[in-house]
Amino acid sequence: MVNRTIQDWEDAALAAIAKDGLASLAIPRLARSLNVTKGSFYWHFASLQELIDKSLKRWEERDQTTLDELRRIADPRARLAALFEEAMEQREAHGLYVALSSSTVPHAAPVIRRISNSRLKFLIESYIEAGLKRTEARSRALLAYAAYIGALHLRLSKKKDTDDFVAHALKSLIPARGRS
Amino acid sequence: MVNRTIQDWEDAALAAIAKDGLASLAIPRLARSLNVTKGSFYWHFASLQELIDKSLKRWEERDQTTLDELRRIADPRARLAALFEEAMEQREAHGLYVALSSSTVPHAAPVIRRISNSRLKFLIESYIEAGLKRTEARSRALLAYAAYIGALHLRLSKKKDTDDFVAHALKSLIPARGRS
DNA sequence: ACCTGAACACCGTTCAAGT
DNA sequence: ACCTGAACACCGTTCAAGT
Repeated sequence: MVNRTIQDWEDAALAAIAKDGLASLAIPRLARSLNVTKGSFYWHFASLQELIDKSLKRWEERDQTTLDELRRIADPRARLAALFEEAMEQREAHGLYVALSSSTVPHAAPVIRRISNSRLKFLIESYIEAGLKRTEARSRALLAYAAYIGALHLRLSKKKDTDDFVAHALKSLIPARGRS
Repeated sequence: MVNRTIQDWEDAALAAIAKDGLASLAIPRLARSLNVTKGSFYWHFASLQELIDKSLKRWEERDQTTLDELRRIADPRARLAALFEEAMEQREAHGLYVALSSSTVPHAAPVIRRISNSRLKFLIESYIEAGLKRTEARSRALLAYAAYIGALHLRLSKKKDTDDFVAHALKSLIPARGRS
């Protein structure tokens, strides 16, 4: 079998974190899943922390890509609706956010903060485009983002609850059609 | 010095989790902070898991007490406002929720679910008392609770953001005075 | 260039032995 | 009844040695 690459280790790490949480991230386990010994790990990375750092970076880039794709939607109301739907539908992909947001791993906090700020900015800009004043847009964005994070953590189990949540969020958090 | 009690170990564990996260919970560290050796731990508990279980139970009881106190507020709108304020003000005490809600520790999920259900029920009942229909009360409670959880995770750092958040949540998530 | 295998410190758990 | 101290398996990290 061909040798393992840095990306192989990162992918295995992100998959393990999203699936079983950060605590499950063990070098011997990762090594076994890649059919090498744990000693091999230290040729690619200086430490477990470095693996985590690089995996976090990769995750951050993926989030940027998602937002950039959503930004292609011209109508701000439709864009907000698409963001809310994405938040509810891609719940598996958001396992990473849930697993890392409360972690005390060094360097996780800044990444979480950057992703939060990036998504908040996305919301504020969309609300302003939709006709809200800056302060009102900011307040509503905070509320909407908190609801978004909270919904991820709630892992709404019943499909009906999820549908209710999205419907209600769309209604009460997306402004009425342009008042301009 | 007198011998350690089960409660001493539980208190030390909850404090450690709230302060540095679940990963920091190590028996030797706890033992040192209590001035005993780690071997002593196993006279009180069968395993680390049992310590966690008992600590979770204790935490759950504390949450019930908080809700019961809030229930003494007769006016549902004032009660909802008090809950939202408590969520924002007691952020330190909620470090436990943040630290545990995304954990994959066995037995943590059921406790989180019971606490969530308990708080959701509290919200739904308050909204119904405030004049909303059952389905509308349920949808709004879901949104409000998601915002509540999300706000905890966001750890809104700036005081102004927190104030904005509470003001806006109160305005958009608490129904207008009784329509009956 | 990439991997193995042995070594060491640390944590979870057990248990015989102390008081 | 409560605690100590040694023991063992497992993980993070290092490093000399292999190919």
